[in-house]
Amino acid sequence: MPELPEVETVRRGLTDRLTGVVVAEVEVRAPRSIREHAAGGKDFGRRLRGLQFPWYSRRGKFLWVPLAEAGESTGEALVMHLGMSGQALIVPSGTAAGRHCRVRLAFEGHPWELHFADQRMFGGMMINELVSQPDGERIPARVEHIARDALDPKLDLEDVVADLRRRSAGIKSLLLNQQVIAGIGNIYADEALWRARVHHATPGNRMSRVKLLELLGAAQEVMSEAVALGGTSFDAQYVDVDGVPGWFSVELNAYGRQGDPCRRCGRLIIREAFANRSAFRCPRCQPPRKVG
DNA sequence: CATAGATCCTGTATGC
DNA sequence: TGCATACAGGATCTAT
Repeated sequence: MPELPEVETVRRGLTDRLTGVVVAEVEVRAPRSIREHAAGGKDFGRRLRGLQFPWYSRRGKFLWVPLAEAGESTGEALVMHLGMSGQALIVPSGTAAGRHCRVRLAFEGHPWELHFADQRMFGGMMINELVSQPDGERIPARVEHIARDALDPKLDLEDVVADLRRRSAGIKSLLLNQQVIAGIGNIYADEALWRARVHHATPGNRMSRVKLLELLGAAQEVMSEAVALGGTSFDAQYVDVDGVPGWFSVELNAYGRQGDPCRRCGRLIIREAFANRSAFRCPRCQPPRKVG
């Protein structure tokens, strides 16, 4: 569910409210939510207890906090992915676990605790070693295969364009491919395509460099605007760390607007099947690419 | 290697 | 009301 702007909103909330805390207690209510930890939920908690959360990082939809002990990095991080329905909720200490609370973290001498809630359980947490990148950054090993973040200042748009122009897949599939550019999901892909007036099935290798730069610029623009509004809450699933929905849904031009008039030309937005989900577009502004 | 499709899971909305 | 079906913001594995 959450895409870059929603995960970034969560990251900022964690930074504001849970920087420097030391883990006191961990309760794993759903072992499935702990990924790649053969030793089990109890061991997961034991490994975290006493460790400090100095700051929060993100790449695409992956969020992590490096782990520290007495001010020194342990060389590992706690990695979190919200999947389709994950929530990182900061609640007063002692708050009863909600129906979908899968993991609970309490902190030493701190009046707030962190509840990881996840209805569909496609999300999860794991402890993962940090590895150095060529540019000097240290990121979790399980995030290494993810491309640079769409809003990372170090992102080289020309590199991304060159990659896109080498591929035959439809442009929306490519935008959603986190190994090409990280952070774009189904909502913001459709919004970027609407802004740049591009049909989702246009093969990457049939698009011009200029058009691709325009499309990537639109994606960055729409996600930046969404971050400023705390993300998109299309239904009750996405909320920030305080359980508050984001306001970007009122700004959506394509996603979820089937049957509503295009805000540019008035034609009705349509919904089409796309990769086990949906693609929304304006039939006039975003016509299929002509063959031949 | 690149791509398309199936799959993991729970909950809600819709239609008959 | 009951039941069946479709659909939901994602990542990953498999088959081709």
